[in-house]
Parts: sequence; C-alpha cells; structure tokens
Amino acid sequence: MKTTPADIHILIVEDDLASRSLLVSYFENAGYRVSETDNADHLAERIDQDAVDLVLLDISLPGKDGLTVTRELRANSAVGIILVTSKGDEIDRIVGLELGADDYVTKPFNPRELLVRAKNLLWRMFIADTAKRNGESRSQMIYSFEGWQLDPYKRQLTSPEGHHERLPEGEFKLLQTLVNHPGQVLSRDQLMDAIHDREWTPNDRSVDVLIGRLRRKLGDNPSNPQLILTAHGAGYMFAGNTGS
Amino acid sequence: MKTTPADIHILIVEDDLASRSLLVSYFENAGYRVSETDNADHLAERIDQDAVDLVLLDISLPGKDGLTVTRELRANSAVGIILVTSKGDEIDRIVGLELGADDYVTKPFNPRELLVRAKNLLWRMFIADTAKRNGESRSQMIYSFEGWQLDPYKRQLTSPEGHHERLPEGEFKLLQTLVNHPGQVLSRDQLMDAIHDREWTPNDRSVDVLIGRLRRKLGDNPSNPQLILTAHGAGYMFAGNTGS
DNA sequence: CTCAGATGTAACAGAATGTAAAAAGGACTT
DNA sequence: AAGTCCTTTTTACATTCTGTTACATCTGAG
Repeated sequence: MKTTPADIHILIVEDDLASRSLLVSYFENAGYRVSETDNADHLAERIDQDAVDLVLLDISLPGKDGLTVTRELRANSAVGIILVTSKGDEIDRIVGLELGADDYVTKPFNPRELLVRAKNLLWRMFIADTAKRNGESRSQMIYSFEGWQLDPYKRQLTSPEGHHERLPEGEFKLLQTLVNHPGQVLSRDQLMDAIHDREWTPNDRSVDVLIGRLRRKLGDNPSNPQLILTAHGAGYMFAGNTGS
Repeated sequence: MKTTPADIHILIVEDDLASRSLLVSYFENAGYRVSETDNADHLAERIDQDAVDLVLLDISLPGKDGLTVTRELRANSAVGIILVTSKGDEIDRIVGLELGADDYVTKPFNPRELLVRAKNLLWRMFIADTAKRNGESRSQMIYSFEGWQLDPYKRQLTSPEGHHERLPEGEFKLLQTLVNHPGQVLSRDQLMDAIHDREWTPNDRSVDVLIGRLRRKLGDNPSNPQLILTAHGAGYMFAGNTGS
C-alpha cells in the first residue's frame, strides 16, 4: 500500500462521458494516477493487472448489474470500492455496502465530497494494511511522540502522565496530519484541506486558532514551542520525535 | 451452484394471484427461470425434482402452516428460502429464521427490494457452496465487539455480563450498520438510508436520538464515548474492536 | 530600528450535537 | 372504536464545537 497520491491508481467506471471526464480531471488534479472505462467488462482482471487501488463504480451501468460487479470484485480482491448511485436507489446503496462496497456517493454529488471520501477510504485501507502486516489489531495502531500518544481509532490523546482526552474533530485531524508529516512545513492551505472540505482564504484564521488550541492541550509554550513550530509566512511544522 | 440468472430456478409459493403474478413477472424480467404454485403440497419433492435453487414462500398459506413447511424444507434440502410475511408477524418472522429460512421480507414489500435480497442470498449460497460449508453459517452472522454480541436474527444485544436485550428495529439497524463499518465515519444521510427509506433533512434529529439511545444501552458515556464516536459536522463512527 | 504584515489568542456568535419529554404512529387487544 | 403498549419522530433546551473578530504581540525586510 502506498501513501503518496502519485503512487495510487484509481479506476473510474462510468458510462456517461461528462461525468467521467469530470471525475478524471478532478482526481488527476488531486495528484492521483487515474484510468477510466465506460464498461465493466473483465473488470476484475483489469484491476488485477493494472494494480488498481480504488474503483469508482457507477452502479447503473448499461447491461451489467452494478451489484453483481461489486460482488465479483470483492470476492477476489481487496480493492477499494466506492459506488456512485442515483437518488432513488436506496436499496442498492444499502445492499451494495452489505456486499462489500466500502462507501458510496449519491448523484448528483459534490466532487469535493467524493474526493474526501476517497481519501478517507485510502487511509482506512492503509491502516488496515499496516495493521495486518504487523499482526496488530486496529486499535494498536497508535502515534506516539515525546511521551504523548494519539489513538487515531478512538481519536483520543493521552498525555505523558497518562491523562486521556478526546479531541474534537478539527483538532484531531489537524494533529494527525501534522504528526503524519514530521519535519515538514505544511501550509495553511494543506492543513485546511486535511481538516475540511473547504477553501482557504487569506484572512482565514481558523487554522491558527486550532493550532493554538492544540498547543495548549499539548502544553506547548507558543513563544518557544517544542512540538508544533511556526514557519513564519509559510505554515506550521511538527517537530516531535515520533516513535518515542 | 450457478451464477448466471438463466441457470437459476426460482419457485414462488403464494396463494394470492395478484402478488404471485407480480413476483413471477418481476423475476422473469430479471432473467431467472421461474416456476409458481399456490400451495405447499409435496413442496420438498417438487423442489428436489425440479432442481429449485430458491423458494419465495408466503408464510400465511391457507391450510398449511408456513413455519412447518420451512422446517420440512430445511430438514432435507439446502435450498434458499425467503419468507414473505405480513406486517404483524414479528414472532413468526423470527421463529421462521430460527427454523432455517435464510431471509424474509414483509408485506407490502418493494419488488425491487425482494429482488435484491434474492440476489444477495443466491450470492451467499454460492460463496458458502464454494467455501465447502465449513463451520455453521448461523453463528458467523453474530456480530461481536468488546465483549458485546449482536444477534441479527433475534435483534438481540447481549452485554459482556451476559444480559440480553431486544433492540427495536431502528436501533438495531443503526448499530448493525455502524458495526459493519468500523473506523468509518458514516454521514447521517447514510445512516438514514440504512435505517429506512427516507430522506434526511438538515433539521432531522432522529438519527441523533437513536445514537443517544444506543449509547445508553451500550453504557457509552457521550462525553467520552468509546464505541460510537461523534464526528462533528460529518456523522458518527464505530470505534469498537470487532471480533472480540 | 521601524513598520507592515503575520501570528497568538480571548471572546463571542452561530452551528451542531446530546437528550429529555411530548407528540405521533402502528399494531394488537378489549 | 377506544385503549394499551411499543417505537419513532419532533420539539425544546442545554451543551459543545467551530469559525470570526478584535486586538496584542511578534517577525523580518528594508
């Protein structure tokens, strides 16, 4: 399993040209390697051959039943499957999930939302993969730095003294993103992207506020921060020693 | 076991002509080979002779008790059985499943839903068949997490201390959906889909109320939940360790 | 050193969530 | 029918979270 977008191969199965092009360009802009097709013939083989990591599957393809396709894929492969369904297909959606799809979006969908779901799924696949590799259960996949521990599964922060605290959604995602890129300056743009499905405008201070809240919870003195450093004019950087 | 619709033989046992015709045409349109009957006489023999793969059985046939029929069928055959029950027969429904039926639908049902359930069951049968039927299928369908157990047939929740409790339909489906997707944030939209066919409007709090009831029954402190986490602005997520 | 722009943060307002309790269904019973 | 029991949905209000604003402080180019 890969972690950088360029290494991740996404296959878009959609018969409508307009929708397909939209999706392709959207995911290409996000940096992924994208393939496309307008039919589900020999899908399993193609996925296997081309080392596809994630499939976006329009469930109402002409000729073939999307649910059957889902089954066939899941039966032989651990590929990520996101179904694209129409407004009225509640049952298909539910059964689709039961049959092994990982997620779905409903047409008409917001491309941003789809991208977020795709990222989330890829992340879950990555976690599951590494956990499996190490023979661990999911909950043991824990970030640790400077005596602190961050449990991404329960979204809980544990201090060196052993005090547990549940982090709010935004703070958790921000800290997770920082910890995932130690020693790397992340722009507010990037951080905003990781936290939310939202644009960043030059006067937006919400990232700064979240950073402040995190620093306080981490006991990090802002005038001499040890964990979350400020890169003036650029963004923020996590400087803790991971794995300690 | 076959995989293409034309090879699959479905028998519809239903005394009401209108319902029966509807079902027959619906499944024929889906490409299956369909037979029909208005009584359950010599059902086992007929199924055996005609190589029936799946039976849709109206539980309230005149003369014969659908439950008895179910037991007889299951005793001698691995045929797929989907019960068609009336609205009020909750007890019959559960007993039917315990006697060996594979699934049920409630009248008045959506033909589409029945078709999807039938496909789903045929697929499960195919899987079970190829997997050589090792281990009983029933116990594998029990969800377990953190000492809790959830029995989908009885809709029963068992605490780590062994205390049983029947869950209402909505709470059960919600919990089942969450448990089926551990670590994944599910939007209220998705959860609403899973509970029943209904749109979610921004001011709809019914999902939240159900979540609250589940948390109380699971002993999950909402201000520091361990099992059902809140993803502010996004939805809810199950964070228990499944399979333990 | 100065100063414009960038960052830190308290405080507030608006939005989202938790939840008790009332209202509204639904199905069975009398 | 009316009543009862169970479940679901709505309502209302308390609580929590998030983003904005305002102002204090800091940084670094010049």
